[in-house]
Amino acid sequence: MMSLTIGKLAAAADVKVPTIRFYEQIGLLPEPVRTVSDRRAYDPAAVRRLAFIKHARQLGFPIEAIRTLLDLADHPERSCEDANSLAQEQLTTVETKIAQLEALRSELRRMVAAGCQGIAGDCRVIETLADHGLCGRDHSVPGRLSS
Amino acid sequence: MMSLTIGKLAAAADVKVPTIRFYEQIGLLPEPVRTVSDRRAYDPAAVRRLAFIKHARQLGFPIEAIRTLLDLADHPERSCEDANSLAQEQLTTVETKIAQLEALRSELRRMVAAGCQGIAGDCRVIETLADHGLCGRDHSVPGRLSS
DNA sequence: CCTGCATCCTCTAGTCGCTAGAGGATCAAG
DNA sequence: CTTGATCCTCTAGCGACTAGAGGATGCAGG
Repeated sequence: MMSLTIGKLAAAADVKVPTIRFYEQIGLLPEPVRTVSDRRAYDPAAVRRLAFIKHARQLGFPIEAIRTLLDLADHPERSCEDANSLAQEQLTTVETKIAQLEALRSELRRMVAAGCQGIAGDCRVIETLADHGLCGRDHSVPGRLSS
Repeated sequence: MMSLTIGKLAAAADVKVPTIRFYEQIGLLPEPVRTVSDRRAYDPAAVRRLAFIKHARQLGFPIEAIRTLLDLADHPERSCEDANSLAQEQLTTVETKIAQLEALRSELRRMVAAGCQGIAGDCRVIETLADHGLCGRDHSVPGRLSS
């Protein structure tokens, strides 16, 4: 019965302690056994599950998608259709976001390049913000990438 | 005394009505005059101010930065140093984020390309998520772009 | 054995930038 | 005069945590 404290688990998966409690609360991680003094005692498998979650989060998958993905990982006999489509969806999301950010980047570059040293009244940054007509109109902020 | 209702203002700046009330609440927009029946009555200048805010938000500037930027726009005699550095900062943020997303994109592409038709047990998507060692280790999700 | 500090526990509230909805008043067109 | 759109305030919710209060426990050194 080699079990881990929440702190050890956190260190092992490089995740913060409160995050683990949070994942438990929302049902991504199962409730672990408790010691007599009510501390969480994890078995080593928890490290892999948590690492899975962490990796998926790093890739930007939303929690709900991760729930599905974990479920699939827990039931290897099911069809992996969902996993494929979630990955495809996430790829599309990321690609869209990159495109939008590239548009922002180019306008910001123009603003910064035109940067001024004087007073706000003559500032190109302020001016650009004040008049959208001054710039390529095709940017808009990406929706959040689930993070 | 050509004044606008909140709805007209919203339409004019292409922003939602509750968003305007929200901006007022946090002090980005000044409290407008009220009619006898307690409705907000905006003067046309409000459209420009709101458009300024909208544009800055589209570029990903956080509210606090916009506060500074608006302040500068209101006081054209001040130095625009802050505007320049905020823009530079924002550019850096966006560039960092693009780089991170590009790393995500390439891993997601690999996952999707290896996509499987079978059961979850053999699924490369699941497998990749389970074992971070299988992929280039250099991605991590961008912090939010104040979006 | 004792001290002291690290770690653990639960709970609540805060982050960011809105968005949604309840419950009600008012306006404008037909 | 009625109907439906718009307005008002207020509260709560989103996602994915993060921070902090206030207290209990565990562990290592002296």
